[in-house]
Amino acid sequence: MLDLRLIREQPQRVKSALVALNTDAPIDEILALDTRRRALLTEVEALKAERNEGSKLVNRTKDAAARQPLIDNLRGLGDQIAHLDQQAKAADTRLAELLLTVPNLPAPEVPVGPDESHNVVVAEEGTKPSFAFAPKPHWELAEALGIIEFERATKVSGARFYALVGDGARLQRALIAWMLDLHRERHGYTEIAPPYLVTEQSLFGTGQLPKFRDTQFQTTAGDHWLIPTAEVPLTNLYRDEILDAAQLPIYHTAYTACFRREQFSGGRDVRGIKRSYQFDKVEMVKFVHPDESATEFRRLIEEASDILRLLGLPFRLLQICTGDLSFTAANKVDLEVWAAGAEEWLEVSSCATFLDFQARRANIRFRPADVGRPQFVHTLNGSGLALPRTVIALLEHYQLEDGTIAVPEVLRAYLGGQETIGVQPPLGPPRPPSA
RNA sequence: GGAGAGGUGGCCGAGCGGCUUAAGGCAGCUGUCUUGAAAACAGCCGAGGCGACGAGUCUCCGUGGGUUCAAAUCCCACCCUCUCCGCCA
Repeated sequence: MLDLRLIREQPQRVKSALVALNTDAPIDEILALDTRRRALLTEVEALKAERNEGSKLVNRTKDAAARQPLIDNLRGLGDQIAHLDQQAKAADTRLAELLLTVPNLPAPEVPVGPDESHNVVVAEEGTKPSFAFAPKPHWELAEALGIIEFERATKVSGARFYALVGDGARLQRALIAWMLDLHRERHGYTEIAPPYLVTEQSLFGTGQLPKFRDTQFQTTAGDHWLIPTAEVPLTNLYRDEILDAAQLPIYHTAYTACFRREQFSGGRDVRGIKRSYQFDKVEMVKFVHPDESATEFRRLIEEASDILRLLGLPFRLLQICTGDLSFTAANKVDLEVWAAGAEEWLEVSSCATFLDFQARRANIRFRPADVGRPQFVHTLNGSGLALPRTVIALLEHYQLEDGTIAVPEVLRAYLGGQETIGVQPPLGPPRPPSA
């Protein structure tokens, strides 16, 4: 949420930002409502002051006969106040609704561009592997090894689901444990195991609602929603709180499953595990002092990059342009890993700084050391990393000629020292004993 | 899900129609004292809106309605927490 004061005082700046974002928001309606609301408030508050004075006078007037006309007079005032209050509240409610639909403004350093074709590759690390054989895409490798089960998972849950099997499941679990340990030990994060079901209010807090209702899963019993990312429960952990300046920065990392209903991706990436309604992810979230958020943003990108460096996977950083910026982000850099089999770059992390946009929605503040008013914190988050695509890149990068997979050094301890992933025993009911 | 108790400022906790400008305490800040600190003492110390982040004024005691000239206080609904019971991984 933007500061209403900013919209009021610099409407042109906001409008031109919307042009750069290639989107629209009802700025003029907001300005009109704001003017109307303030006029109503001035009026009704004067009446309330009058009523408060009158009520005090009633209380001081002990004589019943003198008292009654005062009360009669105030009763009329009360009706006027109720009427104006109602109007002011209606304006206020509508204004708050509209304000929630205005996206964050892009940071000045974000390149202007209409869509994702104008994103900029700003760095590339690592070397793409060269194979002495024809490398395979992960779905072929996985099928041959028996580490991913597609058909049975579809039977269980429908399209866009899969199940990891045997060493496939263990590999993902190893990655999760290793990533969490890395963030905790090397990057100073506190690990959280948050709820996967959240209230609607939490989704408003981080900005998924009201705009992206269609891409969320909502429960039919009760009013819970499945989280699309751990960002939601982690950020809302401090909703409506005033933190001490000394508590900042706060770093949290969490592993969760994530649930996303991508309405318009039907038919895209149907093979493999690149896209599904449920996937696992390790997330990093930061709550920082506004003065530190630029530094923390760079650090966040480094922390996500560390994962890929240590796994030995080639990757690149993509600076997102204005037209491709998400609703809540002021700046965003994606990490893309090289999938050596399918030969494509896969987004495995999205690192974003929201400045005070989310904090304002979720009302997360801190008390500055120099005894001022509470201020909004800055929030940042990034994937560290999304599991399915990391698994894809790993399988394709470390595939050997015989179709088995070499386990990267850093993960071996998490797999009981195992150095390769080979063919798994077949799934299915036990064979009947041969007669 | 059932029964009971309760939700008050950063924290604890009183108040149960107008004397509340929400007592008192803790934490915090400032000052006195001290080489410094601690202790003691004195003062300050919730959030938000409107307004020029002035004067002033309004709102906020879980949330939303209602009664009243006037609501933290009375009424209704809901949410949450705790205790016990039921169910359950």
